[in-house]
Amino acid sequence: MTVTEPSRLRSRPTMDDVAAVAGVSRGTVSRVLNGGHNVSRQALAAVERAISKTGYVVNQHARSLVTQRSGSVAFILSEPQDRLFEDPNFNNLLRGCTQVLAGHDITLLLTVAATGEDRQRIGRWVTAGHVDGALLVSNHQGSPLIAELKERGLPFVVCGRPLGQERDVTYVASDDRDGARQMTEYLRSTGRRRIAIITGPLDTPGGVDRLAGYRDIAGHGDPELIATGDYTRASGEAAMARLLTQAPDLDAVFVCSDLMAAGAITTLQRAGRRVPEDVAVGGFDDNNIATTTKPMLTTIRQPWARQSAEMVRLLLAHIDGAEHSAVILPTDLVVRDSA
Amino acid sequence: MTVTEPSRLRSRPTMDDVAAVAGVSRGTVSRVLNGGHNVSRQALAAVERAISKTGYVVNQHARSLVTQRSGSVAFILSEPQDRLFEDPNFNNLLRGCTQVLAGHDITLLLTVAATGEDRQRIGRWVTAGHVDGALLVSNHQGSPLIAELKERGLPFVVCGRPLGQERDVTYVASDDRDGARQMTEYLRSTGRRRIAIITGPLDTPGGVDRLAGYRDIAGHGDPELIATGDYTRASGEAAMARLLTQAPDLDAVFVCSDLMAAGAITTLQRAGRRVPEDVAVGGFDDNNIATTTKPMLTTIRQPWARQSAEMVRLLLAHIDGAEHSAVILPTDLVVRDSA
DNA sequence: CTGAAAGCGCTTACAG
DNA sequence: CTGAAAGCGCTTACAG
Repeated sequence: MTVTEPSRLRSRPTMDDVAAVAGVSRGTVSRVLNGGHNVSRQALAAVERAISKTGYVVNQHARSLVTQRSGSVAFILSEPQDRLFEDPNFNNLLRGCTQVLAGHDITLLLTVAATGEDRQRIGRWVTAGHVDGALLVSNHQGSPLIAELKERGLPFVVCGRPLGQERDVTYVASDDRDGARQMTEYLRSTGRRRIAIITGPLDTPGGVDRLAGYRDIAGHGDPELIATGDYTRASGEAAMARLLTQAPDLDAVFVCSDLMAAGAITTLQRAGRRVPEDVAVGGFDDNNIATTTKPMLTTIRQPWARQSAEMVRLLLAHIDGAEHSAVILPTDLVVRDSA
Repeated sequence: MTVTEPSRLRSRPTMDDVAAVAGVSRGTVSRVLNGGHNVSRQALAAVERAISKTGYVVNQHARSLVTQRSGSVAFILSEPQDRLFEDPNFNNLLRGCTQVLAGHDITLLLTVAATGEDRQRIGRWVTAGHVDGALLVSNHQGSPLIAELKERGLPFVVCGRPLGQERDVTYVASDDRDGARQMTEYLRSTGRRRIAIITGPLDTPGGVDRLAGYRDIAGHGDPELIATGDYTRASGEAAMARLLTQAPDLDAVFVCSDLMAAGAITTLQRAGRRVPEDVAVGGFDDNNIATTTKPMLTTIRQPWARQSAEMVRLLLAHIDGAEHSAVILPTDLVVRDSA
C-alpha cells in the first residue's frame, strides 16, 4: 500500500494558485468570482484564463464561513420513505421547488426523516449551517422538527396550515376547507343524499380542514359516514371497506386525497358497486393519479406549481430577513367521470 | 421595514461563547466535541453544561474548512425525476444507503439531475466540497457526470457496470448476465420455444448484459423476438405490443425489469393472451412490483440490501484513499406465477 | 481598479 | 490534561 493522500486533498488548487498564475492578488480573483465588478478587462481575462488552466473550483466551506450562506436549501419530508414514492404530491412539489430554486442557482437537497432518530440527525445537520433554509413538506401537529427549527432560528416554510402555529410560522397552503365545500356541494347537486367522507389523519391540516369543509355542507350527523385514512392507497381501500359495512346505503364518498380515492374505487368495484352509478367518488389533489383511475376522478385541483413557487419565494424572503407570512391558494373543482 | 439582521446571524453562539461559559479554553471545548479524549471529568462536565446552556451547534463550514471533510455524501440520480418515483429500485437503493450511512453518522443528500443544466450545477456543487463523495445510481454510457467527477478527483461509486470504464471506476453490480441466463434457461425448461425479450436501453449495463445472457441461451436468431424499452412501465407496454405484431407466435417473454414486465402483462392481457398459459412472462429485479402484478411475477432477484451496503462500504473506503475496486453480486431466480 | 490585512469559526500539533 | 497559536480558504471594507 503506497502512502498517497486521498486525491482530492492532494490536488485541489486554491485561490492563491489562481492569483499567482494570473499575476494578480487574491482579492482580485475573488472579485472576478463574485460578479466581476471593479475589475479591469485585462485582469478579468487573466483571471479567467488562470481559472480554467488550474481547474479551480471555489471551496464552499471557506466561502460560507465568511458569507454565512451555503447556497443550498433543504426539502425535508418527515414521513416514512415509502410515502415519498407512493404519493405523487411530493413529486409535484419537489419538481416545482427544484425548478424555481435552480433559477436562483440554489441547490435543493432532499432529506427523508422517517424515524425520530432521523429527525434528530437532520435537525442537527440542518442547523449546523449546511443549508440556508428549509422547506417542510408533510406537516403533522406537534412535529418536533418545527419546534427545533424555530428554536435554532433557521428560516423555513411549511407546506399546509401548521395547526396551532399559524401566527408564528411561515406557510403556504391551498384552501382545503373551501375545496372540500365545493366537492361536497357538487356531490349534493348531482342528487346524492348519503355522502360519506374518508379523511386524512386528523393531526394534519388536510385532515381537519377538509373534514370541516365537508361538515359545512353535510352537517354533523351520522358518524358512520366518516372514516379516517392516512393518505396511503391501502388506507383508502380499508377505510372504504369500513364505510361499506357501517353505511351500506351510501351513494357518494368524498375521499380527501386522490391516492386514497384510487384505493376506495378498488374496494367499491370489488364489492360490486359501480362508480359512479351506484356510488359517486370525489377526490382531492388532482395529481396524475386522477387520470389513471377507471373511471377518471372528479376531484379538487390543488395549484401545485403555484404552491411550490410561493414556498420558494417566501423562503428566500425569509432568509433575507422578512417577517412571517402566509399564503392561501384557491382550489378548483375538476369534473371527470367518477362523480 | 426595520433594520434587523436575519435571525440566525444574530443569535448563533460560537465555540468561544461555550468556552467562556465553561471557564476553559476553546481547544478544550473542541476536544470535548471530538470524542472527549484528553479531557478531565470536570472540564468535560463543565463544557457539556455550557453547550446545553448556550444551545451551541458546531459550524460545519468552519469545521470542514480545517478537516477537509463535510460529513455528507450525495446520492445522484441522473434521470428524469419521474423515474425516481416510478421505479421502486431507486427507492430500495436509497433506503439501503441512507440506513447504512446513518450508522456512520453521515447524511445522505439526494439530488436529481434531470437535465444537462442540472448535471452541470450538480457537478459544480458536488465538487465545491459540499460532499465527501457521491453515489451514482442510473448509469448511462458516456455520462458526462462520471467524467467530471473523475477529473475533479471526487470519490464516487457507481451502481452497475460502467460500460467501457470498468478499469478505473469503482462500482458494484449484480450479475446481470448470469441472471438473464438463469431466466432464459428456466423459460426453456418449462417447454417454451419462442422466447422473446424486452431489453433495457442499450447504453446501460442492464440493457446490454441481460441481452447477452439471453443470447447465451437463446442464440442470436430472430431479431423480431427482440424489443427495447427504457425501464418505464409505459415502454414495457409499448414494447410488448411491438413484439406481438412482429412475432405473434411467441410463447414467452423475458422482460428486463419488473416495472416493464408489469406493463407487458397489461398489454398481453388486453390482447387476450393469458399469462402464463399462453405467454410466460419473466421479470428482473424482484422489487415490490413483482408481487402486485396479477399473476405475480417470476423474476430474478437482485440483492438490494447487499448492493446498497457494498456501495456505501466502497465509497467510504474510497474516501479514505483506497484504490478502485468492483463488486459483483449474485442473482437468483424466484419462481412465482407468471412463468 | 487593486493589494494588504483582518476575520469568519473551527481543529490540531506543540509546549507545558 | 490544558492553553496559546497557527492555519484551513475565502470575502470585504479600507487605503491608495
